[in-house]
Amino acid sequence: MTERPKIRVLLIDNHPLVLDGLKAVLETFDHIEVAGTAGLAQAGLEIGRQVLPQVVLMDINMPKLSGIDAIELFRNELPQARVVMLSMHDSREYISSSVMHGAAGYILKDVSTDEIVSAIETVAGGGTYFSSGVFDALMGERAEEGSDPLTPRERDILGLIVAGRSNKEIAETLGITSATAETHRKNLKKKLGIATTAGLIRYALDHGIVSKVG
Amino acid sequence: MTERPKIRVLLIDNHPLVLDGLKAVLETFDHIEVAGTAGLAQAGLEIGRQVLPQVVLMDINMPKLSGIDAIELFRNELPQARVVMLSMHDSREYISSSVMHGAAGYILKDVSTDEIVSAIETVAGGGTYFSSGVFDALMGERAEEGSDPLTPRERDILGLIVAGRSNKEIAETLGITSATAETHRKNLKKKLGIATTAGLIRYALDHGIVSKVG
DNA sequence: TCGCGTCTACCCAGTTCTGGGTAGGCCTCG
DNA sequence: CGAGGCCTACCCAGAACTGGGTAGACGCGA
Repeated sequence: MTERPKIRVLLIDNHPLVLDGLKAVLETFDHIEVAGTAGLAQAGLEIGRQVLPQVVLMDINMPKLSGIDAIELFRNELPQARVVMLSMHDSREYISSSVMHGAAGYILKDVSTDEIVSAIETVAGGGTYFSSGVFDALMGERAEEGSDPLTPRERDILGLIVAGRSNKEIAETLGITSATAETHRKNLKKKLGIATTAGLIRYALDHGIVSKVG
Repeated sequence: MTERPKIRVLLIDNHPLVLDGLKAVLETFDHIEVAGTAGLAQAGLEIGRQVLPQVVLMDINMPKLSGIDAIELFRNELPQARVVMLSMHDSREYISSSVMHGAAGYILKDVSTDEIVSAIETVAGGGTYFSSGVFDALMGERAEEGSDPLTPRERDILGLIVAGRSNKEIAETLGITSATAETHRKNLKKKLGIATTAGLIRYALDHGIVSKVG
């Protein structure tokens, strides 16, 4: 790799600790320049217009304007900038949302500094970067298309979850113990990469698992 | 009211305690005859075919086949029978579901015996009976049509609930405390007569509160 | 027959939600 | 100015969910 200008990076995260830490770490690398930092997506956009970063490292969870929504704004206003999402969560939902909104990368906050640097280098070079667990989630999603991977019993449980039943009610309805209902619920979440009940419900509605309560 | 045959009532409830208690109480009334009892909706249908009840008093929460789903079966197979739902819950969802499926009444399990007897008499006479809180819920629903009654802030919270955020995450996102997020969530449920997160999500999707996460 | 998937069931500790409250500050409308 | 709605925030105790496990029973297919 020939000597060339530093990679200009804009950091956006509403946790000052993360922001400062990241900045300090990244600045130990000669080929990376932290061109600006912001605590909110809107502020990040403002600063971005001034500093014209090549890479935007943005937290996915932020007050007012979520990182995911902000991706599109960045792509509209700063088309040369490539956006990498930073997230605590490896939920498939966040990941695929990010990708569909145009993120060039998605890395988990618990990865090593080296990996973050790699991500910055890669996306600055026009590539995309996804940390390992993230890649798995995307692969899983692709495999999922066409047929959903749920067992019949899991579909039963999912249907009842959508109907708003608690584990206990599900257990009663199906004639099993609530412990088993819990296990099924856990397996559903694990299998689908969805952490929340809300996500399960949307998954079910999207995939026609449930006919809709009438 | 002239002397006439007893009102034939079929009781369906998967809690033997409720079933027996109800039976014992109802049989102290001369003009009511408990023609049969069942612990499951299917069994209730079987027995119903034999005893031809005028009134079916059915629990709304039952294993295998929910009371709500069973209403239609009764209306198809035993059109002369009028179905009254018995429920622990005054949730608007249950109530309107019941009504839409053709229930002739909806009473809460915590009402007095007299009220249950009144309900039986009323529906046997061709009327409909809804216990007080239930009626409120239906009225509320009617008023709700056309415009939803949520404040802007409540819509914010609802949107985030649909996105699967916890109270804590909602609080972070909106820059409020989780206690406040909880309050909003509680108010939403109370206002909409929806007890579960699942119900809130379906409400939001139905009413276009949220654009859908993409 | 062995392995694998499925369904069932339980353990634990920690976190979150639930469903009752109360209450102060702000703004708007009459 | 007073009432009422809205947003905020907190109290509490009990219920429910979460996310790690492990494990037995059953059936199906290699």
